[in-house]
Amino acid sequence: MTQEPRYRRIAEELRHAITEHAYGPGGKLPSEGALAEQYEVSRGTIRQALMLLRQDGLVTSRRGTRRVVLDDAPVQDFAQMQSFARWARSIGESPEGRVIRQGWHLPDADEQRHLRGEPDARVLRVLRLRLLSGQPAMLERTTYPEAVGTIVENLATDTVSVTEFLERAGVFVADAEHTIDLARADREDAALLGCAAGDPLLRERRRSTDPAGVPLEWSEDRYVPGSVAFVVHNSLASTPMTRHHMVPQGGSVLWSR
Amino acid sequence: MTQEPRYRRIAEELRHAITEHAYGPGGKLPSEGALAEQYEVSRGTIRQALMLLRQDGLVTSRRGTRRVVLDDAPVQDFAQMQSFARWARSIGESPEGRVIRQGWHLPDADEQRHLRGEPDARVLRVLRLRLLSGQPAMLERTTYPEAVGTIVENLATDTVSVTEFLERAGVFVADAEHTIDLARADREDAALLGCAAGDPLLRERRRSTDPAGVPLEWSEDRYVPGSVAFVVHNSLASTPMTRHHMVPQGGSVLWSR
DNA sequence: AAATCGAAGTTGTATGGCCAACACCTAGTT
DNA sequence: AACTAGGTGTTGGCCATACAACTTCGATTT
Repeated sequence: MTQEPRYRRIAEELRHAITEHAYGPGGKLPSEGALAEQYEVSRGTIRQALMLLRQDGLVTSRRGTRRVVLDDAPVQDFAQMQSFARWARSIGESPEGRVIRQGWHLPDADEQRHLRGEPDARVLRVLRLRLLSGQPAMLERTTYPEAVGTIVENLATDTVSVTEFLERAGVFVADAEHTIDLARADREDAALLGCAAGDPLLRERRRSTDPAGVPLEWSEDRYVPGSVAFVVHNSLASTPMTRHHMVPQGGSVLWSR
Repeated sequence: MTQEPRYRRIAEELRHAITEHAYGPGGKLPSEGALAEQYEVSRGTIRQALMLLRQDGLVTSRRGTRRVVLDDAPVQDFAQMQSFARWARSIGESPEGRVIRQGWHLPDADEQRHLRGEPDARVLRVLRLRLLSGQPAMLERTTYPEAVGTIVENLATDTVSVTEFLERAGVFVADAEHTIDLARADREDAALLGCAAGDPLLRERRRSTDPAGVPLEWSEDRYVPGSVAFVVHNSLASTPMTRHHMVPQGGSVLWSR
């Protein structure tokens, strides 16, 4: 009943120790060999654990020197990035959301390309409004391929987390590509988000696939500016992505957690 | 004189084979064992190579099945993401840029926090305008700590790539954190970018550190909307980030490369 | 005082092996 | 026809070892 592999649990312990400032910041981690002895595992397992921390931007790694603890990095795992609800809860918000409209359609060219569907396969389009602290924060236009749509369509309209529901149904997101740019609010955006038509919005387009590479959703999200920023951390080895909450305060901008 | 480790060179070969559609998309890669035989290395080395491809979103990996080739992913390495000039060249543009203003200052609170500097250490502030196809595309306000600033300050004002120069000087970026959100053009932005004051711009704030975790730069870049979008690919394993060029065309938007 | 050399410590690369977990197909059973 | 059980192929997790490449620091030499 161990479930989680050893190297992940070790990474978790080390991450905790680091965020509790047991070493740094700027401090040096024990050597791989020392950690291996301490945890009674081989050096390879320790290296796997440290690889995870390096990917999260928590520690450096250079040949010849011990690893150095970096300044507190925004640590959020993939699951949190993938799910708006999960992310919101992690920053202490109680997310809300409701379906504005949904229905089956024939896919347009965009949807066919991103969902790799046959032209005659139906897709489910869902328009969902997301709130933070009761305020409209994001509008989500998602298209699901038929297989996923049949699961999603019967959800209650105020379901907070579609992702978590899909996971319980055995649908797991393994891979996603996000494109971030700027868009202008159309009349519908304006009405639902409480801004004016033509106002600039932060747009995130997302395509998610399952572990086998099969497309699971194609979505265009529009965020009210000032409510959210995207944070990407990349090292030579790799890069987790996070969504950050902004708290306007007296003209300047602070970051929560 | 081999220089590059074996697993990297194998990854490079496999990447080539994949983008040449030797297997997919949707096709299955040979098994780790088969590849190990083919390249005459151990399975572990093959696994390291495949790890790189997985991180770039080129292939999946699931216990029990062979790896599957995903649809063409935007492949750009960290070096390209880090350098505007390098990125621009990779999409076939000839980047230009020039320094508008630069000078030594005492760091403000923000700069002290991000550059971890002592309050009395000087910092070099540089305002640089970047062009794509001769058009203003981005305005870059960068602050360098003293050590880096002394190298940068003597550059010709029309140097295309500061990053590449720094690399030749032995300064390497190993780690960066990007925050992407929306900003409004102030009067200076408007004058230099050729837009109106108050116009929305895509903002990227970036903090880069060297392999030891020492801050190398703190920058705020403002992009003219429609010229650039940010692409982040994340899998359960990790996430490279890329910058994408947008080509407006007849009201809709297409993607180059 | 400055430069050179060398030893110790540390991470990176690579090998080889073993078993567990999982996907997939087949043959057999119900 | 549907379901079950098992076998095979494949990737994930973990171990033990060896050497290479690099950093750091102290001692020696210049």
